[in-house]
Amino acid sequence: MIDVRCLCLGVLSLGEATGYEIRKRLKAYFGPYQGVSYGALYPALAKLLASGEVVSSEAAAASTLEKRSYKITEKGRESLHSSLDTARGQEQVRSEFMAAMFFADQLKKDTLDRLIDERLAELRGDMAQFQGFRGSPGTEGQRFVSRYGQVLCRAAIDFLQGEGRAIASAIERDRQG
Amino acid sequence: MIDVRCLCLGVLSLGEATGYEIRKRLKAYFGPYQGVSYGALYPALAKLLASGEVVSSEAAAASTLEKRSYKITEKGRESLHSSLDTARGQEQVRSEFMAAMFFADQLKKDTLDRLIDERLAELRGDMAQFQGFRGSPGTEGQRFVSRYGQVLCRAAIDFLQGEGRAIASAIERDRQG
DNA sequence: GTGAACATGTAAATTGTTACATGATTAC
DNA sequence: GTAATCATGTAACAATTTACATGTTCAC
Repeated sequence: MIDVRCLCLGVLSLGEATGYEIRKRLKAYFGPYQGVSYGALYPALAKLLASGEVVSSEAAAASTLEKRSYKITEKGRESLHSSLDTARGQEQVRSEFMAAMFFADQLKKDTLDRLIDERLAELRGDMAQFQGFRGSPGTEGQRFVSRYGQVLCRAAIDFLQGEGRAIASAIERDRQG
Repeated sequence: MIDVRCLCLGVLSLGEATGYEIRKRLKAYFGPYQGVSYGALYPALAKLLASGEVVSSEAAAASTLEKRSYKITEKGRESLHSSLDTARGQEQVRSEFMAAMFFADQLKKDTLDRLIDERLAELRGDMAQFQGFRGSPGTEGQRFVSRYGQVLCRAAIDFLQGEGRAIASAIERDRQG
């Protein structure tokens, strides 16, 4: 299973980073496909530290609010690989967009248009993000995710601009006719 | 915001149903894009009943374990429409697949192949589900979701079968070379 | 000097899943 | 009669988000 701890280990396997940087990198790597809030991130890092899967620059003492850089340990690397090996090819989607569009016939025209515009705006943003780290050297795995993300965004954008918009128009016509 | 309560109201806006049926219909309509467990569903229905947004066949008394059919009220319909009007064009994805593939270079060959196979199997299942209710009469909104789902599945399947598989092979070659 | 971005962390509240407990109905 | 599917619900548990509290560093 890939959980927050595993994601942290994954990011750290590519180089040391602070908690703040881990979050930023996750965003850059996965765009909308994996997000963590600080409320999930820091407790996860604390556990990893306690179990010896990572070490921190300001290890002992040096209480709170001190910038601390985390580094993965050999134990952490083993733990990461064992998590990765048990990972499943799953994807959980919770689409507010789809849920709302399903009831498109009960939607106001403004809302219908706004929903499609919002989705398109987000998709274009995601697209840019995935293209962004395509250039950097990176691993084949990174390239895979970047391309996969772009392909999915592209498909969604094309659909919404073409057929999707047409269906929205059809609903309009039905309502008036 | 589209939450469990709103989804229930949405399903009930198309006809009355039991809790069990609501869950099944959500699955049929949205495939993997919206799921609810009974532990979330029944408490939500209880709240809707208490607030008068739905009524149940065995309204009063008739304690537990009695089959009860839920029907949306006028108040429920208003509530649904106001929820739909404030819906955002968002999509939250939590992709274990992408997270694992990102670290593909650190993956065993078996795992890499398995991940892609699993993802393909799921996508084909989703595809079949979306195609399934395409035939039924349904609303334009239903048609939209069905088509959108199919387009996204198709894009993902094509990518994984072609370029995706190729990248996986490239990783193999790199490791040996 | 001031606003933006960097940086860490906690606690309450929300939310949902999983497992459990129970029983009816239908098809073989 | 028995297995599968239909059917309702609760309670413990897990996970995460949101809001809060605090402070630093850097560019303009």
